[in-house]
Amino acid sequence: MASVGIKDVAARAGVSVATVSRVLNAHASVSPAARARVLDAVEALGYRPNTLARSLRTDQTRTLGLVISDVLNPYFTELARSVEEEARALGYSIIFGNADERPEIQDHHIRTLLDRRIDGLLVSPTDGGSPLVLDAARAGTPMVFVDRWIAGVDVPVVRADGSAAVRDLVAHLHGLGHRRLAIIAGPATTTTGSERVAAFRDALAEYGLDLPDAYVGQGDFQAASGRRATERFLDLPTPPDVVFAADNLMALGALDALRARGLRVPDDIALAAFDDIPWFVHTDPPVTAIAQPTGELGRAAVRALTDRIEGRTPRSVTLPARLVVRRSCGEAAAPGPRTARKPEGAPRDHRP
Amino acid sequence: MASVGIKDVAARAGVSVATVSRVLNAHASVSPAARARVLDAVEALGYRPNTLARSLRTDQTRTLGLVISDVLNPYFTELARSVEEEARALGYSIIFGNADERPEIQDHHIRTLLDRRIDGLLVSPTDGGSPLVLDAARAGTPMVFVDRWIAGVDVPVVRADGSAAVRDLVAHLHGLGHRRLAIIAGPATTTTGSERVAAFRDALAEYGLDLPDAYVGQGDFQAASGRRATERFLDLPTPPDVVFAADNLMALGALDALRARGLRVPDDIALAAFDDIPWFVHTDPPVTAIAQPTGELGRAAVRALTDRIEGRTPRSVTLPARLVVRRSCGEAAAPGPRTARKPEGAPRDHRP
DNA sequence: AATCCTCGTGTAATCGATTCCACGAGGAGG
DNA sequence: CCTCCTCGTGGAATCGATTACACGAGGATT
Repeated sequence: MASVGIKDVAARAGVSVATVSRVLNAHASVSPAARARVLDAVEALGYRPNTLARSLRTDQTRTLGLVISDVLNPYFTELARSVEEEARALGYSIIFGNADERPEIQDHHIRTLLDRRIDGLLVSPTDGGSPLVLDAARAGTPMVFVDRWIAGVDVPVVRADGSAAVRDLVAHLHGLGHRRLAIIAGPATTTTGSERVAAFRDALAEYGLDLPDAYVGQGDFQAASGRRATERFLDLPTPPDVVFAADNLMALGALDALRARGLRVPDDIALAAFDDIPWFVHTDPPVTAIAQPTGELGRAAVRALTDRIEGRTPRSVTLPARLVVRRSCGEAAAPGPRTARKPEGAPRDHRP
Repeated sequence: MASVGIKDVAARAGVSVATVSRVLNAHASVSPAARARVLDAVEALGYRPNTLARSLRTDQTRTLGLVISDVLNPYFTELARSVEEEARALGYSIIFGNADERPEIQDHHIRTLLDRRIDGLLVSPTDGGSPLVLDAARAGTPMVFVDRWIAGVDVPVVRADGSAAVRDLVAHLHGLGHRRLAIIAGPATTTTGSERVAAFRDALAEYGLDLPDAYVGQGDFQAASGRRATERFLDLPTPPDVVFAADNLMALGALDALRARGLRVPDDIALAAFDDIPWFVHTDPPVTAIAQPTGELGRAAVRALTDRIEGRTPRSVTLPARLVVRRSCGEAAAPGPRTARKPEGAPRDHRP
């Protein structure tokens, strides 16, 4: 049970603990003979350094914290995967925290992470300005925001800019003859919650279209809220002819609501979503979505954070999102050969 | 920068570090006056104990490791979520590792976790018998297997038993007139890889049906392999009329392959999957699947592990999976009111 | 009034590493 | 042959907590 420590290695190799530590850390000079004996002892004893002790002494854990808003959301799942991958390549470990879109759980994880003395924190804030996050940032904890961010703190942000893609989407919808466009927004306290609505409204304005309050549903990025918002739209005197969900989970909820009413997409009503995921190829119908360069975002975020940790100057990064047209908004009017649609016969792999 | 330590608290409260530690840990007796002064000091200084130091001394981290096979798989994602939730309720933290179905990455995570001196390990082994896992188990690391397991070690297993549900599935398929049934298996090195094939074969036998080798596709639980296996089936002189994928990702791949060939489900070929996920309600067509009690599994696994850690006797748990019939295998022949199908008009929430 | 508990508290050892400093041996330079 | 470096090495302090042990004060017991 008593796991082997550096002392045991030292004893077996016939050297002091200092020497063992030196060979293990490729430090100063150690004679080839001693080094060999130490290495042998390490091997023979199956010695593994105690990370806790090491970190306590050196004051660095080579560990990064990642707090995401919702693990059940494929977008964040893919983000988490790329973050871990890049971190591992850079010699860091990742500890994840899942906030489940709940600020108090988010704070719980952040506190735990801080208590563990992680070297840096990657956050996609669930709310607009947790005092905990703000304090940590001001206290000097290396931090970078991914996807969502909080204004007013000097923390680099790595995110996708969807405005051009949203404009493309609106153009696409307008071209298909849709005029009454509604959106299911995320919480106004999150940047992605408000920005996507703003981008949508701006794009509509370019086509002389208005975005009435009744056409802005309030969601929370989870499926159930998408369902509720959609039902509300359908109960309106003049329901919209397009519903644009600000994330994939709410789009799923919208699909649920539409199916429950027996409505057909896109014939009765069109649907589009922010965030593209593999499943959207196979839904009935395949859904038109705005795809973020998720893997790139994750990698860039890790690089920014490690830059900050290792004394380099971190840069904020904004990458463009792009529109992926499928069938959920309707076909081009022309009865000829389908043109505007990207062929998806040889679907992309779900693994980069 | 120099974060506040127990010494600073002690100084401010005018007591010794021992007393501070005592109030923080609700230990022995401390006078109300001293306790109050300590608490004030903690508050004023914003003191947070250093987990590293504490764990080093006490030899326990109140942290559990969870190594899952693939984060991109919604099944594991849901499992991870329930595991974390239950662990949090029990006062433990979880550190996740994503093996990406690659044994070497799995081992990397296990090693890292062990180096961190986690109190226990939850593993869903990617391969049949990583020496690392075996050694750790034998060395006394508290461990429990979830979903998949490794034979020959005395480690509790928490999993779902799908055999009854597979039998139900075969009955359903047989009733629909299908006779040529194929399966896309997972790696034979995993228990879920081989067990599901065995259950399928047994169930077929009950109906006097055979499972020829050509109808056993070899997959690796990832989408691309489902696609490849399906293509191979379709190239057979007599292709199967049903494809049963042993997990949801391979089912996705199968759907891809079917769509690429222009085949219609279930008219041209039927499809079923192991693991039910919210998206299966919305695919084209909705897919018939075997649902595991994922949340229950996660919670049971955590309880088994904490039992082991805290000196109680852990129990293995096996929960039944159940068949969820949708449209991907065809409609019941009788033209009367649809009976066998569970109404899904008010779809379940994607959040328990 | 002497003795014995009990209670509250502080001193110091400890966990397992890293690292500063000192020291002895041996080679180079004078 | 003496001095001075350099190199390899060990001793011991340190990181920030927990906790065994000792000790003094005060109340209860006889």
